Amino acid sequence: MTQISASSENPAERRSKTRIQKENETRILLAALEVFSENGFRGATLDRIAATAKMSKPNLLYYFKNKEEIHVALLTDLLDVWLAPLREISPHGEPADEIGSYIRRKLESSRQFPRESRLFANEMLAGAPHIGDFLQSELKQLVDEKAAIFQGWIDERRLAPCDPRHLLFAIWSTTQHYADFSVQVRHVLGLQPGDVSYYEEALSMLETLFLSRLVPPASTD
Amino acid sequence: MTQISASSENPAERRSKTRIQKENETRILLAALEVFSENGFRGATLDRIAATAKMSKPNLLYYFKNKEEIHVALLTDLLDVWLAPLREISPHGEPADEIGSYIRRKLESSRQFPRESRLFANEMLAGAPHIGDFLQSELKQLVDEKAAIFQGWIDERRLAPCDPRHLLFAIWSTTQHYADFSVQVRHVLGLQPGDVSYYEEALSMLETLFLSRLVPPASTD
DNA sequence: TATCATTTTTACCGTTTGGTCAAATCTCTT
DNA sequence: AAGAGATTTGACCAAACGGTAAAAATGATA
Repeated sequence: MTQISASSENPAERRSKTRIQKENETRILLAALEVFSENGFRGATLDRIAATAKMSKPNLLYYFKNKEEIHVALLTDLLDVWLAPLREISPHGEPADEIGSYIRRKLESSRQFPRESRLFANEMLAGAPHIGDFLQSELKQLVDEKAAIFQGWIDERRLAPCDPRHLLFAIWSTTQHYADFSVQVRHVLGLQPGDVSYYEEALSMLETLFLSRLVPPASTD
Repeated sequence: MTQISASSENPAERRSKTRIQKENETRILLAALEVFSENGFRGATLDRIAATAKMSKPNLLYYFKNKEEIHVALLTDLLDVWLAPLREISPHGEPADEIGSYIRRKLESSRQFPRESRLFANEMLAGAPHIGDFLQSELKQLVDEKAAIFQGWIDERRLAPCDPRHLLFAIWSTTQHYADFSVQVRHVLGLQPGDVSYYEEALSMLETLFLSRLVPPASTD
């Protein structure tokens, strides 16, 4: 009797994945992340992804039915990573602690997943054609929720009066900058291509900026 | 006797530009800015640029000899715009005034030239293949010069101890964010596609962040 | 080791892309 | 109005592109 297995010829729709399938999908997604994060969706080519994955193009298309499906798979994984640090913000901690550890989580995320960050940035620059819905619904909802926490702190005079959502923008931009513009950071600091030693200085700067005071009060001399 | 004029058949190399030439080059660069800033160099196509400029592709290539030349022309114009606000920082003013007006100039630049900002961001994400030299030489030099001013203020206790170059990174990222990630900003704030009314709130936030104090000192209750 | 499903490759297809060429048209000056 | 130069166009090209079909090779299992 023949083995009871998936009926579809598409490996993605089969019930359980084989060893080879798991390995190859990982290889493809890793290669695609490299290529998409550098050149964006339109600038990336299947030939380059296949070459990076050391695989023939038809073989690549055996695992993902087209270019878009690879991109969607990457973005889906990405969004969880992107939201995770934000979810952890708690209304019960001290403002300085909560904001401080959020900055540390976000900066750590930039250090660990710079290509994911650039993938996201590329999608934004292109006008968010694939994740517009996510931004409007899931992200907006979570931001509103966390902004309400900040607003509570402001009302209690534990945080300076400011627009909480813009405070989040400031944290996002400063932390993601170190991943998205790492070339610029390295060139300006005079570092070698692979060198990411600037992350410690970066954290120090951001803690000064967000948690302490940058410009002292004007003296009354 | 024939008119003494340019010998070359390439309009770009002629001595003086005709009316039509000036008009068309402007139209092309404007269209190219639109397309390159959305999709990056590799993601942009001459067909789309030509269509956006309402011009046939061969006609477009009559004014610029290839895709790269258009891109270079845009980047060259861009770099001046990009550096201008930084050049104005003076060692003679008050730290708060100098930093404050630099932030205002940078934010105004984001509002006025969002596509230029995205063009720059795309180039960074791609690894700065075309302007790596600029970053290493001109930009680095100017940053070193301005960082020395900041360091002077730090030594005089007029600015909190921090790495001046990272302070610049923080200003760049927060201000450019409003151009580069405007889609996200609008989606999160629930604004319409063309609406850029958030720039006033943005300035207010950045002034609080950089010039005032975000988190009050811990109370000693 | 025979069998069947899975995986990989080879050869290909139609379209898009960057770019060329020569002819046709337009514009400006005399 | 005519000539010269500037501009525009249509037809075209080779390479790169996203993707397909079918056969060949490999792997798992009985």
